[in-house]
Amino acid sequence: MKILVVDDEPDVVESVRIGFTLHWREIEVLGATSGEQALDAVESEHPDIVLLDIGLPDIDGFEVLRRIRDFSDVPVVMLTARDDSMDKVKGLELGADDYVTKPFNHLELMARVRAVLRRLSMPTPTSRAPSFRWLDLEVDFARQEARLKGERLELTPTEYKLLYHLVRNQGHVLQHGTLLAKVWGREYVDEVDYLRVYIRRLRDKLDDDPDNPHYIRTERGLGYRFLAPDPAR
Amino acid sequence: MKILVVDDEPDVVESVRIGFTLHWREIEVLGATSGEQALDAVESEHPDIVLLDIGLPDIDGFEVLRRIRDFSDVPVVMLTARDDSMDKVKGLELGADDYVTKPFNHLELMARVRAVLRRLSMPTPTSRAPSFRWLDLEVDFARQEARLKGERLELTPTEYKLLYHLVRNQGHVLQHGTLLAKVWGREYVDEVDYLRVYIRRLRDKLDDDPDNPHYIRTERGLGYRFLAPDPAR
DNA sequence: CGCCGTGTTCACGCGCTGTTCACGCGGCTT
DNA sequence: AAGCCGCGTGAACAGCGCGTGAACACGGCG
Repeated sequence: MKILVVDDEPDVVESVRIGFTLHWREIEVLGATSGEQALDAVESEHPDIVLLDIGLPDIDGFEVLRRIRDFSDVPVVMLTARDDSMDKVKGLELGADDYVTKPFNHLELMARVRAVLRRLSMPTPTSRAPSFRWLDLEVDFARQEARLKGERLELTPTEYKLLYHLVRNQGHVLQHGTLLAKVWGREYVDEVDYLRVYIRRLRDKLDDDPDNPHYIRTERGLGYRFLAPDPAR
Repeated sequence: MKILVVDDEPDVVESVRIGFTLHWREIEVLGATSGEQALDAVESEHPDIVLLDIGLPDIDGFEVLRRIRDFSDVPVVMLTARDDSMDKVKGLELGADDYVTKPFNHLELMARVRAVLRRLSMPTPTSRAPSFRWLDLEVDFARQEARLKGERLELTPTEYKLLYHLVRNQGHVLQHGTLLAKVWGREYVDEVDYLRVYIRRLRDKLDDDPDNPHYIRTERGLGYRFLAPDPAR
């Protein structure tokens, strides 16, 4: 288990580290004291969960969360000084998983962390295998595979990742930079070549015609969009 | 995090710079001592927030704010020597986000800045933007597309941007310069040709007759106005 | 050691889109 | 009434975004 604690006060990081290591064996506690550090750490260390303070020196905690969500689905628990319910709403809408007000005691914090991890690790055997269907395409998130007319598609890991993010944001434009960050990492934001090549390979395998697309539409000058049922009706 | 401080007194800029860099790591403080400099800096540097003095050598601070609002939604905190509530009203009506009277101490200033940033960090990224409907037209802000009678309109990015700003200000006249600044940037304020061409293309796609418009009305000598249901009746 | 799958890089060409310009009409000014 | 200005209209041009095809590097595996 690997936890990333983000707080501009090194003392907070230390105290969390001590608290966790005392009560939870086989845990690794990473620390970051700025937004940039946090983003780098999330990308390079792949922590299992992030505890994220809102008041950071460089980038606002909400912004950090938003940028994390550009390339990672790691669970995030927001930490904040005040019990501001507006903040809670903001955080949760941005994709936070829980919210803890400072000062907190470690037992409560650990309980929340465990709760979040438990909630997310639920294999969801009966509840919902969130596979996605649209026309002839079916994406099985649990198995990490896609089928076209029931036929399994042989996708490379990168191709699947690209399809996955497109599908998860169906109906919305994904801008070039966003897509590149999600699939290849934050430092690939300008490598538009990759997108051209991989979008093409995906369309080939999906049997999708760029001029009359059923799945992936090009948004010239912007990015790509996975088509969705018309919300107007 | 990038802050632009605008004040004709370089000392004020310096003192703010020192105050912020001491208490807030990973922050970049830009300075401007005139209104023109400020406008250029906002457009070229894209600061996260602007601290704007009212008394400037060339252009009045309120005027600077107005011009900034012609092409940018960057949060602005007004600085002023006097505690004049009229000024406050004026500033806020022009789109300022907060108001600090000089002399200020840095802790208060930083608190205000943080508050503004926190308050604004929510609305943009994931907020559920309501789609706009009027007659046969529907503009879906979240999906970045427009539909006419349920049929998707094929708009270029520029066309969409133009329509977007017109719709967002429905019922109000958008002057030529304002529209040009919002869509193309501040240095295009005099390129009225662009407007003529793009308004025409938009009207074509909207199936709108200039002589009997249902959507975009020409305000001769002024600009354009997106029609809105008359609230008077 | 050689083959194959995958990621990475590049060049080419078409069509879209932004940009520019000329013309004519209609209303307003003088 | 004449002329001017603002606007609509049509069209032409050029640059760029994107699709396309292909070649190469690299690592894993037989």
